Amino acid sequence: MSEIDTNSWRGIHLELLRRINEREWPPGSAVPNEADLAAEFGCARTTVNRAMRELADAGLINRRRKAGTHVALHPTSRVVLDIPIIRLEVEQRDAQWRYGLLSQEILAAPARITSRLGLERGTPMLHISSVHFANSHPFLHEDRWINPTAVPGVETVDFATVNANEWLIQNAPYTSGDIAFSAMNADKALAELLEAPEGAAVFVVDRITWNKNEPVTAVRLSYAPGYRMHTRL
Amino acid sequence: MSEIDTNSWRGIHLELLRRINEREWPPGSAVPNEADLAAEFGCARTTVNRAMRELADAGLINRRRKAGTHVALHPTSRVVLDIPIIRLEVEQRDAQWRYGLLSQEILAAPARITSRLGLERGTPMLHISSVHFANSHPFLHEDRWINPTAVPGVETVDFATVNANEWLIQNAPYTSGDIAFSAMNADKALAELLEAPEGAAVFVVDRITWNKNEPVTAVRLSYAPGYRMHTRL
DNA sequence: TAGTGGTCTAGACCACCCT
DNA sequence: GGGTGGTCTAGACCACTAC
Repeated sequence: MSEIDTNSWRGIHLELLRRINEREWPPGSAVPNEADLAAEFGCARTTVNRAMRELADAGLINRRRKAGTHVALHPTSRVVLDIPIIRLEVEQRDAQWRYGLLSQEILAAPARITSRLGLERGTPMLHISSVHFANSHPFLHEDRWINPTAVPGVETVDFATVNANEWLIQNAPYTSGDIAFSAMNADKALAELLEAPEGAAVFVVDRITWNKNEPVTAVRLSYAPGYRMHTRL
Repeated sequence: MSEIDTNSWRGIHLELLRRINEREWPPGSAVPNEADLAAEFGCARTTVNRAMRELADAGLINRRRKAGTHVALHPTSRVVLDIPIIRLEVEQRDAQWRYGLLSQEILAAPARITSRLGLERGTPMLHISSVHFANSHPFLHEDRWINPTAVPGVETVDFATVNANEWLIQNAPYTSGDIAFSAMNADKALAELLEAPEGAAVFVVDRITWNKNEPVTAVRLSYAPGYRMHTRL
């Protein structure tokens, strides 16, 4: 009915979205095949395919050859989080970023790190502890372990002048990774670093990256209380 | 050199990824244009376009007409989170799911809700408080406000037998939304509900959805301590 | 203004997999 | 076996925007 519908890829995408949202095609029901839709819209099948692929990527429909396309029964919402460099994250909040190195040394890595990375227990690794500030207030604590084998030359970097977060992104590519978000009570040491009361709820990001099955780095970011990670659906 | 490289869309995607990862094309550098790459790979420009679009979606390259394609300077890692129905989330952990309704009543919504939804202060809304259990242990507390105007018939639903999380997904479509993750200390009431000590760090998801600019629901999910939200990079 | 990516087409072949 | 989605092609026009 609506004449606003151009026969562009985006137009078709919106129209299909509408039919799903308004239960014209209820959850679980079959969607016409690409050829039929192309005929209905008077466009090439490729165009319909593009629109449908977008819906499939968003988890709204399921597609299988021969079985056809069906509206998802439980449309799990798919959220995309952009995790920028910490400096940019601070600056995006219109705050001034500052960085302070607490320690940088080669240590035998504790078991909780080596086991998750699949390294020998006690493997020597570069440990870096630092704090990022926003307008002179602690923003987060960065606790990082780097596998020197995977990042040649890292031992010679002075992480007092360059922050590890940024240096690694520029110099240590990764092919896969693993990320987890959780909440923790700040222990005494962390509370002091974040200038927060002991026991305060802290938003924690744990992240591990590999480069072709070789572990690169494991990092824990502990955000100062009040931090919110936000995005659109 | 590697002969594994078919001239499929995926093959090209991998090859471009390799050139970026191995700094053959360093951060900030210009990438050849689609026509040239198509000539190099001996394929249609469309195929190159598909591969490049994938890289752009992942945030690894930036593309602008006329300016061309460049390797991203600060490859912000893009994380995709699938947020399923709570029942499924519990069952995926091989736990038995159970649900308990605490209260369901029409109330004048507090300002912190109405202001975020863009509703008049004191608008009557349906408030639902409930707990989801995993193996008889509290899994999360669901604190939800529903705009009855946007969801006709919601007043007549008995949310003791159907849980709001699932019912809404099936019956209240949304076109856009807003989601935030944070950490909070459990107050006394929440701590009791979650069978956790007062002050325990709790992982919190705040979520608001709209249907064509009409607010549908605002919900806060407070997970029992120890919860981790996990995904791959 | 001209180079570049964005998109559409009509046709084709194929992989997958339900029946 | 056959229907369906996945993908590739060669060509075309256009929108955007750096220059």
